[in-house]
Amino acid sequence: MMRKKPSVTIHEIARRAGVGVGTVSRVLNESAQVSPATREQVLQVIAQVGYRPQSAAKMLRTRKSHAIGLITDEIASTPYAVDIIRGAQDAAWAQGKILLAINTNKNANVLVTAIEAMLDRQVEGIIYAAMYHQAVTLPTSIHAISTVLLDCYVEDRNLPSVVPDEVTGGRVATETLLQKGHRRIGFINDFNPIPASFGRLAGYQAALAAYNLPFDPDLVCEYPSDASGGYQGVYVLMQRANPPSALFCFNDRMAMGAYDALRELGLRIPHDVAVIGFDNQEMLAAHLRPPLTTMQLPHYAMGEWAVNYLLGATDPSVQANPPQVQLDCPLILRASV
Amino acid sequence: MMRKKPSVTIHEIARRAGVGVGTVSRVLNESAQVSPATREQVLQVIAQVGYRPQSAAKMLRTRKSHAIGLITDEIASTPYAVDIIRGAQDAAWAQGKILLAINTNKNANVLVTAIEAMLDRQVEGIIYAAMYHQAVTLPTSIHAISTVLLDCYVEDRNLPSVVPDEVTGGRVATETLLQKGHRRIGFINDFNPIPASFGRLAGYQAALAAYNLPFDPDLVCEYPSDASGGYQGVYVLMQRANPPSALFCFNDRMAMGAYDALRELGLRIPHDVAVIGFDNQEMLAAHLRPPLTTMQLPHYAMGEWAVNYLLGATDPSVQANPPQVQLDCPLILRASV
DNA sequence: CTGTTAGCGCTTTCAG
DNA sequence: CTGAAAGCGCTAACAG
Repeated sequence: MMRKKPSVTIHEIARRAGVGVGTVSRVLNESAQVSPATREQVLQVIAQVGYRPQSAAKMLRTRKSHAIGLITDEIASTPYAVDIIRGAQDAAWAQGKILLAINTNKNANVLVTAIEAMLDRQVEGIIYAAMYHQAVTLPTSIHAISTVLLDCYVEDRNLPSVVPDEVTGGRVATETLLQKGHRRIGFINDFNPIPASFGRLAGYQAALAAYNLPFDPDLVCEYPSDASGGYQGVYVLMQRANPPSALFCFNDRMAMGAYDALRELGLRIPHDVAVIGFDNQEMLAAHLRPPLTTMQLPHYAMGEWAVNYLLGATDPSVQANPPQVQLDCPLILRASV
Repeated sequence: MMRKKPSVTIHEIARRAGVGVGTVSRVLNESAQVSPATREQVLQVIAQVGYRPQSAAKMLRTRKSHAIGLITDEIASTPYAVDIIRGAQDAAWAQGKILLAINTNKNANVLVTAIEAMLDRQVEGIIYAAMYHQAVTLPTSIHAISTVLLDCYVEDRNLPSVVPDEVTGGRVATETLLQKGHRRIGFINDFNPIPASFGRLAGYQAALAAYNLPFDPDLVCEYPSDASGGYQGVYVLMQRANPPSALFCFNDRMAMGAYDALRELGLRIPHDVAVIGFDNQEMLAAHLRPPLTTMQLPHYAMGEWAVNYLLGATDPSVQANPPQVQLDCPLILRASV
């Protein structure tokens, strides 16, 4: 049917065009050092033969792979990964780079091998992306190349990192409720001790403080961060002596469970109780009834930031103090508040 | 802080080990042609120096990239992409291959360039993945390399393809309801004329036929495949003269909307009306109340199949008639039926 | 402007 | 078993 192309080389092109290989290389690389005439001539032959440069050879010579590695700790069932990949992909493509992707499935050995594979392939940098904001520890081999941590960080902060600004996110979420006039705001938090739960709680408290409202521990509870957790949270919080008129849920899944409980309790959203989530899982948030107001996690932006940083940060002075960037979580206003 | 490693070559390690470069290469490639003594000797030096082979050079020599390209038409907000990537990734990794990922964002020019980029990089094959089952048309340059179409196909079927078995999926979904004793089963279909809507409807009808039940057009309706579509569908179907006792929804999002409408109508699931979805969007299906029974789309399996096919199908005779594979959609039993 | 030449780092005969 | 040598396809001086 179709034969494997005999792999035309630059020499063949040169021969056919009656020029030297150097010239061909020059037109290939858009070097201005070529007369329009020969240039056209060569281009002609190239098109005719359907020549394609072989990146391996070029790479060997120039030592530039034009590739950047993306290592994910796990591609969870959450849709977060796609946004990270999209962001990284778009930014990479815009700069003529290609993405090498490896998923470690949280296996430490795979991680080590993955780093080696990328080193061997001379990637121009590695992005190590976690599926939720957390501290990580990486093999030392990672230091052989410029790396940026996405949605994670190392305890000693000696690697550049980009994560969501959980505190501000929590504050904005709470303030959104405050601005609607709510003064008793419940917070159904994740019970896991992670940056997201700490940060959002801190933001919640900061918002209260900004409004000169006391922090009432009776208004916050902690559960597993899924629908059932949100469901339980509502029953607990709404049964307090002085129940909240608004609910800040740690994430959209919990908000989904909260919706169910609220409905069972005969409470309407947002009329009786306003609710705001976190994460903006489109699939969920936009389709709940009523559509859920929530905070968007900046996955796309983090992916973008990571490759741009990698491609720009060649300045060794920067490495002395790796940036620890926090990106904003935009408020997505819908009908639940 | 950390210097760029001077890039040790095979020559350097040959010198240090007091052997020829050929020997080093041989131990690197596990060639049996080396005496255990020298072998050990060389390995020692390699470990000591922290030598890493340079894949570009090896690639240039051997013409094997050990890479396979994954082109996605768009990484939608659906979580499907992650499963495809995971499946492909796991299969590739198992065979020592690495994934090159490019997302075209549905841009035809990007697609052409993407294919070229992968060709230049000598990938061993390309997977072109769509985000939902559909017919596609690809640039002819794709024929320069072995390709497999994932969740899509070309009209003339001259490229291998792997897609979900929509018909069987629709049939199993319907039979699941039939087996529960339901005899009037509503089908809320997607109003888009796509393989999924045609196939699932065909499956629905086949199941009815197998039970000797007449096909009643009054029992099927078509809407946009989101929550609001499912919501509308319920109102329409349940108001018919002889309403259904079970609902087969085109997808989980529609089922989610159906839940809301059913609840408004005071109908309990599955007691009053059973409902089954399609897609198994974990995030949704598992967390609805009650958890939704649904059919799983085989994204992971398709990703796996695609790379395994690519890595195995070098036989030119196969290319004469490219396989058009359909993978099963497993039934995910939960509490809604 | 353009041809020639010397490798990039690695594998693979080809002789020992 | 193991050196030596010849490139893989391309770029980057270096002379014209």
